[in-house]
Amino acid sequence: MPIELTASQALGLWHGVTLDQVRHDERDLTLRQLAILLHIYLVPPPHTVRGLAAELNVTKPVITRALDTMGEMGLVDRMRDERDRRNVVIKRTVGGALYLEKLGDLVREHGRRQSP
Amino acid sequence: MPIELTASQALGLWHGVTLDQVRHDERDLTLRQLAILLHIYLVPPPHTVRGLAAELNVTKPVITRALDTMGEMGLVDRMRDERDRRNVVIKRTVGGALYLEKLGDLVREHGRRQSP
DNA sequence: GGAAAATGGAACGCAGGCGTAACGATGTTC
DNA sequence: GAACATCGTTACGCCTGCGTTCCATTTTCC
Repeated sequence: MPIELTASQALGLWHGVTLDQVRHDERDLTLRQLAILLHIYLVPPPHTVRGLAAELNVTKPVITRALDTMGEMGLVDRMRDERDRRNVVIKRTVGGALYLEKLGDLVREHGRRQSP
Repeated sequence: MPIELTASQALGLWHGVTLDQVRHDERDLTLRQLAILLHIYLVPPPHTVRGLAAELNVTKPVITRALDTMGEMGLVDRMRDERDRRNVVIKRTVGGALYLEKLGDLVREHGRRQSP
C-alpha cells in the first residue's frame, strides 16, 4: 500500500529527520556516501565498485573513497572476488546494519509526528 | 493524523529520494545546508544567524558560510535588521521555495512507490 | 557618555571530497 | 603467449566546508 503524504508532511518529515541528523551527527556522511550505504543494504547483492558507480551516476573513485571512509567507520566491508579477482565485492557489516536501523527508526518516529 | 511506516518503508523512502537527489544533483547541498534551508522555510520567522546556530547545534561561521553559498544559489536572502542593526534577518526567496517544492514532490512520489 | 556585552563576518590553517588521468593486476581473445 | 580489455586503486591539483580566533559595528547598562 502506497504512502500518501501531503506536501507539508513530506517536507516536515524531511526537516525533522535532517535536523536530528545534523544535531547529533557523529559520523557526518555525505549525501553520496549515504546513498551508497543505503544502496548496498537495500538492493540485493552482489555489489561492485563499477556497478555502484553506474547505478549512482558517479565516477569510480567516488565509490572507492566512500568505501574507504565508511570502511574505517565500520559501516561496510570489502572483499576480493575469488572467482574474478579483478572485482571487489562489497559486504555489509553489523555496524552498517545498526546505523541504518537507527536511521529507519528516526524516519518512522518523525513520520508519526506529522499532522496532515 | 500520524504517518505509520514500516522499517522497510522508512528506509526505502530515504533510499529512493537520496538516490534521485544524488543522480541528478544540480546543487549538491550539504546535509547541514539542507537542514538550514528547511528550517528557514518551515519554522516561522524571524531567523538570525545566532538563532540558527543554536537551533542546529553548530557554530556561527557554519551558518554564515551556508548562507553565503545558498545566497549565491538564490535559495535564500539576507537583510540587515533595521530595528537592531547588529542582527541579520534571513529571507526566503522564490528560488528557495521552488527548490523545496521539488524536494517535497520527490518525497511524496517515492512515498507512493513504497509497499508495506 | 563610556564600559561592557552582543552580533555577524573575515582570516587563518586544516581536513576531506572532487574529477581527471594514470597505474598495476587480472582476465580474455586470437 | 602476446596484445588487448576490464577492474579497482592511486596520484595530482583543486575546491569547499570546518573550527578557532579575532574584529568592526551596534546596543545596552550604569
